[in-house]
Amino acid sequence: MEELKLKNQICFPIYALSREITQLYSKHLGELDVTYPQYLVLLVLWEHATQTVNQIGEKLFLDSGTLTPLLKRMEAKELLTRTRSTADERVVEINLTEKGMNLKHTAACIPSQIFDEVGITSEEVDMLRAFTNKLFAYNTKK
Amino acid sequence: MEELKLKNQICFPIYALSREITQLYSKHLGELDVTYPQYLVLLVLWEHATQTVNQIGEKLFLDSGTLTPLLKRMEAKELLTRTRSTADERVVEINLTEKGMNLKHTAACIPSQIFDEVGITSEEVDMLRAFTNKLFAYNTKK
DNA sequence: CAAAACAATATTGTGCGCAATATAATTTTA
DNA sequence: TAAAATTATATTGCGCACAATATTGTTTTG
Repeated sequence: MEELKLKNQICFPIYALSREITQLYSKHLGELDVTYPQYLVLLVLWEHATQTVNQIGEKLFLDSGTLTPLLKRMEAKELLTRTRSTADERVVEINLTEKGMNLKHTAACIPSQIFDEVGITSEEVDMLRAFTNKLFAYNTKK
Repeated sequence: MEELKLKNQICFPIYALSREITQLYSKHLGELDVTYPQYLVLLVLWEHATQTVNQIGEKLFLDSGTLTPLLKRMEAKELLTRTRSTADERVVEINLTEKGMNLKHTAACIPSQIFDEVGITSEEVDMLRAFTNKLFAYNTKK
């Protein structure tokens, strides 16, 4: 059964590569004292001042089961604040602290460093993003 | 800082896609009662009769911290056996049980089912394969 | 307006993933 | 050949992921 051989798997390389990338980033993120998923949350918050847990989850495709404890760890590191909205008390608003905002300067060079190291073309990035969108579109409707 | 915007991230789509794949596979693997990482171990063992923990780890890029408990769970499900080698007592040899081998027939159709469902074209498979080979070749050498 | 439906976040439980360390067996080497 | 180095697996501890469920607050509806 040729289709079950590991070398013919198309999804396994993505799975393995994803973990390699997380490790690659971890080396660079060590000095910021954040993990890769925490770094992704910082990316969202550097771009959008105030975000609810839901809004972060939609952008990163993560649910509250992952985000709630992750955000609490970032709050403990004083990178962000978690505040119940007064307008709607179901909502928790996430805001960066001064410390969290300042990490942006240190982090700015990381993507280009990794981009250079790995050497991906913009065509490959576009292809990958289109492919990701296709899978997500399928999965959210079913 | 344009390079820190989420939409310009290179590695985030790979990270998101990897999780997406695991979820897609999970739906199909439910009837086999195995997880995606456990399915990858099955792929290795369907292809290579007897494997040590090390050999599986080299093929899947996983270490004993991940594999030992995972293999114990698969042993508990009676999919495989874990036996200390008599020749070298440091080594644990993994062998499929009859039950583990028989899952191959049920699993054979899964990859093509997923491609069909999501509507992945052969062009996309080729692009994706070229892309992952490129990045993975880079990442494993350094 | 009270009950039902809905929405946002939290909690629980399970299974990875991996760094760091431990343990035990084997091989190398002084 | 005894000590040192190496190898193979196991253990520990922490941080995701995610399904399932609970909790609390808001909106809808009969």
